[in-house]
Amino acid sequence: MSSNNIKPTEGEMEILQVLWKKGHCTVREVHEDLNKKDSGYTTTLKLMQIMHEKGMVDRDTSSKTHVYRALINREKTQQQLVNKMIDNVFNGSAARLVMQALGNKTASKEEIDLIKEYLNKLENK
Amino acid sequence: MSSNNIKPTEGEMEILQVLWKKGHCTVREVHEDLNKKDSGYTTTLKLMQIMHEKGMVDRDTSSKTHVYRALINREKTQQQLVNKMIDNVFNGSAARLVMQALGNKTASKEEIDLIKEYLNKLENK
DNA sequence: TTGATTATACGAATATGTTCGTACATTTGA
DNA sequence: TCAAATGTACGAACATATTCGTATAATCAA
Repeated sequence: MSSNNIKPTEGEMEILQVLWKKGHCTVREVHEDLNKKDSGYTTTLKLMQIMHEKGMVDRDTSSKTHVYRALINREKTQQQLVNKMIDNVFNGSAARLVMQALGNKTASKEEIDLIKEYLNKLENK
Repeated sequence: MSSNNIKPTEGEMEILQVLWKKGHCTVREVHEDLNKKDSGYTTTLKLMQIMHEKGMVDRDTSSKTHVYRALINREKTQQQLVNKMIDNVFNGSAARLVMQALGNKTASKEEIDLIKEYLNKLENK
């Protein structure tokens, strides 16, 4: 229950994506990976500082340029957000969420096959 | 593009759930269905008034007690929120979201069967 | 009829998230 | 060396969501 009852905001999620992908990052690296033309460097910096206060990320301050890494777990965080959405948007039905996600243009043929495979594995337990 | 580029907040979603379920509701009905002990009647009222301003709901004010109904479409709204989550939380992969949702305790055997059926229907197109 | 109940309207307080300006320190390169 | 570039810290402005208090009107019941 300790480290992981955190609900990242939208901005925080974007940063976490980068950290999860790259492992270790400076603020500048994150900012450039996001390349948002609509917000400045200090905005990203501030967000990451806040994330540090919240315990979402750790940072190495031994050199001038600090190096950040995610402290919260990717899968746990995703699970938490999915659960919240199932509850809040789909009245508790995971199946409904899944179908909505699949009925969606972003679900390609390959993805659907992946899911079938996964379902079979689930059933063999 | 007109009526449906709206992102309901968490509180608004809770109210929409009730409206979608029941069709027509007074503020009191919604408030009691939610039965949140942590917030008062006027809070629900205010939220619904704001939703009206935003065009999410319509209301019949012909009698003293107004009767509300959802104006935005359930599936479209769900789709929008799911798409957003796929993007924001799962790096664009619907399959990942689906698996995360299924690996979850709330996905029962029956739900999984439902999904398989749905997948088969999807493939026969 | 008239006091209690129930409703809406609305302003304001509070909380949270996002954005930026600016001060100041460190590093770099001409 | 010393000016430019790059970095952090931090306060403040701004936006949005949530919550409640209170005024006021309508309805109900004894």
